[in-house]
Parts: sequence; structure tokens; C-alpha cells
Amino acid sequence: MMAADCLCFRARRTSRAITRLYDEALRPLGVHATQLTLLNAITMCGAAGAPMGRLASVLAMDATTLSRNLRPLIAAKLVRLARQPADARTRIAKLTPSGERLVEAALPLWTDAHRRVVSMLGIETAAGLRALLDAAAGAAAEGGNHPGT
Amino acid sequence: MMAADCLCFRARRTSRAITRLYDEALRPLGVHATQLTLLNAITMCGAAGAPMGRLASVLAMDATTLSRNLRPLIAAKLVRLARQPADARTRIAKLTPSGERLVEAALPLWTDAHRRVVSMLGIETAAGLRALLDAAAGAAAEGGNHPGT
DNA sequence: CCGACTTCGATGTATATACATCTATCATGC
DNA sequence: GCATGATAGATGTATATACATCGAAGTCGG
Repeated sequence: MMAADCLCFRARRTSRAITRLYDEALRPLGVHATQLTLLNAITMCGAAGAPMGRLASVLAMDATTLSRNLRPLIAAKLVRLARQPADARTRIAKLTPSGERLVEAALPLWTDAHRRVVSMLGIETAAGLRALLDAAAGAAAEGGNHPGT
Repeated sequence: MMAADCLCFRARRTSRAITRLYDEALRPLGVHATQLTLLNAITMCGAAGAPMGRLASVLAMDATTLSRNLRPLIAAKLVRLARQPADARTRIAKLTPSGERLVEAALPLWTDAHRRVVSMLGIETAAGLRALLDAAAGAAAEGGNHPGT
């Protein structure tokens, strides 16, 4: 139990390293891995669009961070914010046609980056890491803050 | 093999969540987890001080990022940069007495955060995550870039 | 010695992240 | 209908991160 054991340090170090690899693979398209992640998250929220709050929750990201991260994507016309008649406070993020095209175009580059990372880590390490990162995110979502429960 | 499997997304999501927990624990001292990590890394490079290049390598961090991250610590007089007579290009980061006191004062807060995170994840998950994050960092250091080898 | 090349770190610029706070809107009780 | 409190996002400010580039300093062949 000393500072060298720090999980925060390790999590950040690995996240930096992995992000650099994905960024490198995506460079031909001019998007960062974080941005593609956001576009994918919006896609996976379905055709009805992704309310900001839900997106932030899915990404385990502060809502204000999400707000800021959407800016360059909106400026690049990859995402647009729609209002919801039922509640004028909520904003729904949706991909524009350009955004959809970008996500499609990025898929092979992403697949390549994924393959490289997995082959670098080894299949078992990669699978284990994936599972544990999910477990950690799940535990954080449970124990971190559940104001309702 | 689809975008939902993304290791980059998972690594970043977990890093955000864990960082928030450590930041919260360290708030009474007014330092961020990233900053304490940097101070610890300098400490662990020994009494002779930590050359920037080596620090960046240990942290798997871009050298320019390290340069930027040191700024607030230098401004807060927790770190100072020393020159090396042998090579006027290199800069050696050293803790000031305040910096050393802060590291000591942070230890119990860090320990508490660590305990909380481990108990939230479960001991086995935490240990596995730690091991795999190390393995990933090692693999990245090996395969990511070794211009000399 | 000097010019070419390399190496170390810093700077310009842009995005990523989050806390404190603000504004606008909604829901509720009266 | 209206005051009050709650909720959804946005903004101010500060740090974190990295690519492209720059400047200073070392190395080395001539």
C-alpha cells in the first residue's frame, strides 16, 4: 500500500498509451479517438437521438465535459443538437449525414487499430483488460454515485 | 469486432472514473491526482532528481505534456527545475521542501482513496486490473515505439 | 574551427476534462 | 397563476494531453 501501487496513475498511463495508438490510426480521417467514441455513442443511442444526460452517463463523463467535447463536432457539422418538444430543457444529439458517413469511413481504421492493440497486448491480456475495465466502470457506476437508489 | 468493443473508450472511461475518485479524496490538499502522480514520480527517480525525458518515459506521457503539467507545480513552488552542468539541454525536476511535505501529507489521503477504490472494485478485480494495466503499459512501451532497438 | 545532424526541452495551437456557477425550463403546492 | 425548488445544459476558469514546430546545445566529420 504505497503510492507506487496507484491505480489512478496506471489507468491514466494506459489510457494515454492506448489513445495515442487509436489517434494515430484515425489520423487520415482527421478525427480523434475521443471524437469517434462520441459519435459512436450517439449512434448507439438509436435513431431518436441521444439526450445529453444519457450520453454523459453512458460515457461516465461529466455533463459539462460532454458539452465541451460536442463543440468541435458541431462546428464540423458532424453532430447537431435538436430540441425536444416535450421538454425544452433537454438537448438531443444526432449525427448529421456527414457524421454518419464519417462513422462508416472510420470503421476499417478503427478495426485496424483494435487489431494492432490486441496483437500488441496479446489476445488474453486484451480480453482480460476489456473485461476488467468494464467491471471497473460498472462498479464505479454502482458505488460512485447513485443519488436515486 | 465492432466499435462497441473499443478498448480506447473503455480505458478512457475507467480512467475518468478512477481519477474523479482520487481527485475527490485529495481535494482537501488542493492537488489533483495527476499532480500528485507527477510529484511521486519525481520522488521515485531519486535524490539526484528526475530528468524530463526519463519522467516522460516512466509516465508514458508526451514530453510536451510533461512540460505543461509541471507548470502549475512550479508556479506553486512544489517543484523546481535544475540545470545539469554536464549537458545544458537537460532539465532536472526536483521537489522543493514544500513539495516533499505535500507528498507526505497526501499519503494518508491517497491510501484512503486507494482503499475505497479497491473495496468498490473488489480485491480480485482491483488486483487483476492493476496487473493488466501494467502489462498493457509494458506492451505499449515495447511495441509502441522503440526507435533504438 | 565549422557546418550538418541530432537531441532536449519549450511554445503555439487545439482538444479533453471537470468544478463552481449560471440560465432556462419544468414540476409542485398554494 | 405564481412563488419555490428541482433539473438540463451552458459558461467561466483551470488543468491535462498531444502534434507541429522552434530554439538551444551537444556530436561529429571534415
